[in-house]
Amino acid sequence: MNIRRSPTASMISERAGVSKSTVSRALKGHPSIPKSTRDRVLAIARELGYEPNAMARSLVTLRSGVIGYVIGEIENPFYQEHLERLTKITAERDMQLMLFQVARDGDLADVVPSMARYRLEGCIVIASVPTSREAIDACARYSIPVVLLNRVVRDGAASSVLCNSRAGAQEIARFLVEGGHQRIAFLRGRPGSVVSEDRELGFREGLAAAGAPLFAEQTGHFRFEAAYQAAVELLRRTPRPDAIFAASDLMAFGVLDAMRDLGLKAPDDVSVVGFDDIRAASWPAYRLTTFAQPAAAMLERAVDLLAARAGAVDRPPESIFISGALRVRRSARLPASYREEGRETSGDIAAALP
Amino acid sequence: MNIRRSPTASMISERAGVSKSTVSRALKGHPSIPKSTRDRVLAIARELGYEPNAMARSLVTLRSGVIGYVIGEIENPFYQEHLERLTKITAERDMQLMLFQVARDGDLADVVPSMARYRLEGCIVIASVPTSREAIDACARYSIPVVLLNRVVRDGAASSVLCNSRAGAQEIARFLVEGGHQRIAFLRGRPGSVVSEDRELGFREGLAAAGAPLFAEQTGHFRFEAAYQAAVELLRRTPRPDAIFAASDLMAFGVLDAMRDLGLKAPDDVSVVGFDDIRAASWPAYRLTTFAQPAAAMLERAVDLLAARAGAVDRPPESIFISGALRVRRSARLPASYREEGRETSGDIAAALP
DNA sequence: CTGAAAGCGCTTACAG
DNA sequence: CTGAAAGCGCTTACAG
Repeated sequence: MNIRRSPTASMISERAGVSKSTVSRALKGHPSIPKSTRDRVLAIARELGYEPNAMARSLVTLRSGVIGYVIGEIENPFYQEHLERLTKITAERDMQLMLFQVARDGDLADVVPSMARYRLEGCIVIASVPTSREAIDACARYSIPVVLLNRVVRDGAASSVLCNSRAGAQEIARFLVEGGHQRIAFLRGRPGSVVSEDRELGFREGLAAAGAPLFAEQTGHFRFEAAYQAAVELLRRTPRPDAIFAASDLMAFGVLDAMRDLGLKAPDDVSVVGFDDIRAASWPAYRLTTFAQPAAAMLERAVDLLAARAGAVDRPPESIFISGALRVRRSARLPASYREEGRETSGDIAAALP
Repeated sequence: MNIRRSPTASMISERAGVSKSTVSRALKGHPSIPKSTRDRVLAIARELGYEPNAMARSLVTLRSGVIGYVIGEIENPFYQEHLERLTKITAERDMQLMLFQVARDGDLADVVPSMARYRLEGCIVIASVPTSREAIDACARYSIPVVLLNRVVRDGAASSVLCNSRAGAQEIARFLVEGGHQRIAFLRGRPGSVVSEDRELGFREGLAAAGAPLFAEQTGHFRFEAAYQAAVELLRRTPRPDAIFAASDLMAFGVLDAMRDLGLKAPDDVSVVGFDDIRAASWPAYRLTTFAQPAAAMLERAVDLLAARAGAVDRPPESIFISGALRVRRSARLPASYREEGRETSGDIAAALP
C-alpha cells in the first residue's frame, strides 16, 4: 500500500519504451513530441500517479517556484487577512508560498539564510519587519528579489509596493477639519515605524494646510491594548479631544472601546478615524470611518514584480503606488459637504436592518 | 555584485583543499572530522556566504524539511491568528511552512499534487477544508503524513488533534441552564461541518442532561454576516430567546452586533456564548463568554505528530485530545454558583479602568 | 522526432 | 580521518 519512493520519470520511460528525455518533453508538451507518444506517456504518468519532483527540477532550472512571505511577530490583522489572498494569487501562477517569521527584535537578515537554502524566487516583506541595508544586500547576494510592502529602502536593491498613506492621512485631516472638529488628536503606531511616520506626516501636513493645530498626540504601538490605554489618557484630558485619528484600524478599535468603557459615544462625543479598512471595521460594533488600503491590488502587484524578476536578476527595482480611498462609515462626524451632496455613507451591514 | 550562482560545496572544497565529502561532513559536524579541518571549512563557508541547497539535499536524504498548512477560502480568524504561531513552531524545529489553499467547493485532494511535487514531510489540515477518503489515500500514496485539526476520518491514514468540543458545548449548556435561562437557542455553523455538528451534539446533550429544551435554532455558516442575519431572525421571535449559543466566536460577534442594532443588551436582554476564544473575544465591544480552544498546544502537538512520522511512514495514525476551558466574560448571565463562589470573571482589559 | 550524456548540488556507503 | 564514486530525479544542449 505504502509506496516509499514516488514514481519517477524513469519508471514512466521504462513502461512507455521511450527515453527519459522524451518523457520529460512529452510531459511539458514540447512541440517536437507527436501526439501519440505524448498521450501514451501522459496516460502512464496518470496511471502511476506521477508528480514531477520540484526539487530535482529546480536543481537544473534554477527556479524553485516558491516565494516567501515574511511576517513579524506582532499580530497584524491587516496582513493576516490577506494571507489567503496571497496564497491564491501565487497558486494561480503555479508558485508556492513559504512563510518566514522575524522575531520582535529581529531583522529581515535573520531569515535570509533559510530563504537562501530553499533558493526562493523572491520574497514579500511586510512593513513591520525591520529591514536593514545588510538584509537587502544579502538577498541580492543570493539573487532573491525582494518587494517591500508600504516602505522603501533608499538605494537598495528592493522593489516596493505602497499605498498612498501620506495622501490618505492628509485627506483624513481635511475630512476632520471640514467636519468642524476643533481639538484633533493623533494616535501613532510604533515610534520609528515608517508606516506610522508616513501617516503622521501626512496628517500633520493636512492639518497645517487646513490651518488647524494638532491638539494632542499619543502612542499606541499598533496594538489594541496599548491603544486602549493611550485613548484613556487622551479622553481624560480637559478639554477632551473631539476627534482622534488612529494610525491603524486595530488601534481605532482600542479607542472606540475605551470610549465605550468611559460612556462616550462616537461620533457624538468624539469622532474616530482609522487606517487600513480591515474586516472588522465594518462590524456594527465599530462602523469605522477609515482609509481603505487596496490590499488585494497591492499583493497582486507585489507578485507581479517578483515574477518579472525571477530569472532576471538585473532588472532594477521598481516602486508602485496604488491609491486607497476614504471609506466613510459612522464613527466620525461628516463635513457639511458630505451631507449636502447626499453622498451615501457606507454603513455596510447596517443597511440590512429596516 | 550580483552572483548568479550561489556558492556551492565544491567551491569550498577547492579553496579548502579537501574533498566535497569532507566539506559535507565538516559542515554538519560529523565526529570523524578533526576540529582544525572543520574550522577551516566553516571559515571559508562563512566567507563565501555558503548556504546548503535544501533542494539538492532533499534529493538524497528524501527529507524536504517542509510541512504544509492547508487552509480554506472562508476567512476564519481562529486559524488566521495561529499562522504566526505555527510558523514559529516549525522554525524552531528547522522546518519550513508552505501554504496551500483549497477553494470553497474544493477538496483536500485538489492540493495533493502540489504537495507531492514538493515532497512535503507532512501537512496540517484545518477542519473547514473538505477531506475525502480519496484525498487521505492520495497523501498516503505520496508518503505525506496528514494531521487533521478538529476532525477525524475513520479508518483513514490520518492523525488528528482535537479539542474536546463536545464536552465544551455540554459545559456551555449546563452553564446557561444554571444561569436560569429558559429559552435557549443555538446558532450552528455550516450544516454538515463536523465542527459545527460536534458542538451542536454536545450542546443538545448538555441541555437534555439538564432537562432543558432547545428553544430555537438557526444557521450562520460560520460567517459574520450570515450570523447577524440569523440572529435578527431569532431576536424577532416572540417570545424572544434569552440565551444564544453560537458555534463560533465570529458568529457570536454577529449576534451581539445584531443585538446592538436592535437596541438589546447582553447579558441583560439576551445572554450570548461563543466558541474558540479568538483575540477579539476579549475586546470591550464584545467581552464574550466562550469556550477557549487550546490552539497553541494543538498546533504544537500537530507538528509533533508530523515530526514523528517523517521518515517513518508506517507509524500508525494517532488522535490527540486536548481540553479547552470555558472562559467567562460578561456576555452571559452567571449561574448563582459563580457568584457565590466569588469566582473571578475574566474581564480582561476592563480591569484596567478604575 | 529521439536518445545518450552531462550536469544541477548535495550525501553516503565503500574503500583505503 | 579522507576521498572517489555513485546516485537522488530531473532538464537540456548536442548529435543523430
